[in-house]
Amino acid sequence: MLSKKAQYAFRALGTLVRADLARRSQESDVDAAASDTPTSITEIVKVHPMSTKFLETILLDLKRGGILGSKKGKGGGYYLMKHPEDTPLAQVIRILDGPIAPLPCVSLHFYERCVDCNEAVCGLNRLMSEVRDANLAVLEKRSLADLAVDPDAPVAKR
Amino acid sequence: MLSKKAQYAFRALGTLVRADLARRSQESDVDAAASDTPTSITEIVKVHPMSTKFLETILLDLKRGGILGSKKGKGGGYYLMKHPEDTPLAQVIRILDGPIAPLPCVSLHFYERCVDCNEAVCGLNRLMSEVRDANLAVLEKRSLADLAVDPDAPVAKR
DNA sequence: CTTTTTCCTACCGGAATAGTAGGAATTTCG
DNA sequence: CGAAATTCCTACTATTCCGGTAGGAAAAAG
Repeated sequence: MLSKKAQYAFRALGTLVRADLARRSQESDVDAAASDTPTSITEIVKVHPMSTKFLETILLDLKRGGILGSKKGKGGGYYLMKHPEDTPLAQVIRILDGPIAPLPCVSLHFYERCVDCNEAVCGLNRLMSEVRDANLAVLEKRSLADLAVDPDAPVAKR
Repeated sequence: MLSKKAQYAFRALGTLVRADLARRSQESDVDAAASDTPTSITEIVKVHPMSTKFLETILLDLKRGGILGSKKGKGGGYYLMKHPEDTPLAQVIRILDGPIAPLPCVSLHFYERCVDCNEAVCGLNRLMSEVRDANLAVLEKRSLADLAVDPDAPVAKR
């Protein structure tokens, strides 16, 4: 199960993605940088009611993880560092919840040897590797872009 | 990540499956029931070093979950209630760790409505359903039988 | 009637989760 | 410049969960 942190992160990222797409559709300024129109924590909380302070720590994590950039001071806030399609969901989960694999001994990014078990012949190891791969097939393919289904827009362009 | 409980459960189930297969290969008595040759906690701990008391609670859970049967008293112990192929790994995990789904709102067996979110249009809901399905594709297909790779037998029949 | 086993209830310490508090640093704008 | 708005940082806290322990009751075998 995803932690609250990860859940809130995905909600917040949803609105950041929408802001990103909105900015890109403004053809007026071709050189517009994401950092020109950041979204503040306050704005995000307005859309998704949650503890401001808690969201703060989450966005900081995402920043340290390289997913978000930020701008301080008045008019500041957070913005995506890359195109939404270029940040897979797996990356978000790893930053906030750690390993995706069901066992440390089959984790790609957080590997730890398991005691009392020969991995080469361990049946569980083999099966859980399968589970991990099934997960990653989805979580590495799906990206932030897939989060941004606009809930209030059955019709395009509102 | 699987809890220690689930990990220990799989180890213990591994030896119970081997015991089950060994019994079945004894053609001598066709009507031999699994309850005739149960495996005691003490025996399991001999194979997989762990806290006896802790394993006790785990096996009790598996019994209440319908996976194991037991026999009390001298010569007693635990045994599988069904053929190993008929107990999917998903069932074991649900008993010991609860939901397999990454979010309560996409869980089949432990569903809980999520607040502040319209499931019909929630992007995260849709994506996490995909993850759940990917997991279940493996965990419902794979069974206890797949655990019983004999670690010491590169050659068949020893 | 003793031994061996499962079964039951309760407890317990440490770690992780889900936050909270308070302020420092930076930027914008009047 | 100075005030307001924002991110950034460190530390603290309350509750829950995880992993495990303790002690004995109940049942079965011999």
